Amino acid sequence: MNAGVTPWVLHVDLDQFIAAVEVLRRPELAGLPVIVGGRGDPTERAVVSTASYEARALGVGSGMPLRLAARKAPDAVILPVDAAAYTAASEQVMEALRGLGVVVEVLGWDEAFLGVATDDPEAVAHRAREAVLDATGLHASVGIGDNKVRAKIATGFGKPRGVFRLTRHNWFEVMGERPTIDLWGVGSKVSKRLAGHGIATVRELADAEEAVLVGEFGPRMGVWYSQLGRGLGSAVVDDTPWVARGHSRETTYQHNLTTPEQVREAVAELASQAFDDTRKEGRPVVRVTLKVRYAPFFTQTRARKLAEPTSERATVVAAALQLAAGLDPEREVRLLGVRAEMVMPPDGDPVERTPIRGRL
DNA sequence: TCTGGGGTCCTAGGACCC
DNA sequence: TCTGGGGTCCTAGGACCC
Repeated sequence: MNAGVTPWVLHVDLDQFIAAVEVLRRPELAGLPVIVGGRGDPTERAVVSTASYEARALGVGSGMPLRLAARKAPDAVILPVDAAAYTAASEQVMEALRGLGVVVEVLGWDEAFLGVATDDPEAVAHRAREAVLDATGLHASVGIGDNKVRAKIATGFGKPRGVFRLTRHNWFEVMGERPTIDLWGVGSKVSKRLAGHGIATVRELADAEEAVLVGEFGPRMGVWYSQLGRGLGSAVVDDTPWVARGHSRETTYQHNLTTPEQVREAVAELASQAFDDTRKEGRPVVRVTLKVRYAPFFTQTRARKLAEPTSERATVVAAALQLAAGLDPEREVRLLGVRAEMVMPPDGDPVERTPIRGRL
């Protein structure tokens, strides 16, 4: 270890990952608007997973209903989601990054934090981009930060195929006048609640009284948002393998379910699938949650803790059916989901808890 | 335009106990 | 008659991320 070498956090993010993987195996699609979503059928209820830059230029974005995307980009190539292909490509990407001899914390299919001690983080960032490109043919952007929050946000300024550094030195210069929704972990609801307190920009959030934020959002989230405004956060990059806390299976029906019998059948099927997912982890189920979305758009969740952890399919399915028995038989069901939560591994939670949610 | 599917974590409020 | 204060556990629901 060289004395005086600085620790950095790098955030590597693949450019239009899913669309890029599809173009790799179909080179003739290069340069065309490509949309990946659902089963690739724009007449079905589904949303866009990723759009190529050419499709984005036509106004297509992630999360948009496929039907609408097809209308905006009538000449686009629409492909079904092929999760197995993206998982395989993702593993190649992460292997290439580990080959750099840095700590790699995987965030999802197309994202990772790198922990590295260096005096030239840009050089490492370019090496990371090249390593991924050489190994997979995929392009990435890299954010450099003095913590994870800043590294993550920096990546957006590097896209596409670029590198950007965001630290305590340029945080307010870069982010100060931007809206709070540009922060990682602030969405539309929270940004509106902040606006209700006269807080519209990142600088205003940084300057806000912590007590006001705690009053509005609670002891944990209030403190978290206050730190977020100042760009503060953990700089610990942890390569401990991710341990799932639970698994869920969810289906939006192309045609709403109208009878209790249809609902029971669907719940039993979903519960069985979620149970199978937990079996692969080898840990028992402690809690079952049923989620239902009635038409047109009303979501309800019901949960039940099991009397004791179970590895029996019949117990999990029975618990889900019991929850389903309380549903309104008069309303049409548009979506059902069953989640099975597992007990923590013997050593307890191995991963630092952070309000940034949604790790894969 | 009409809203997927897979995740995680936080908060409020009720029940219950001392 | 009105009703403490602290703690834990549990469920329902919300918010956000990829």
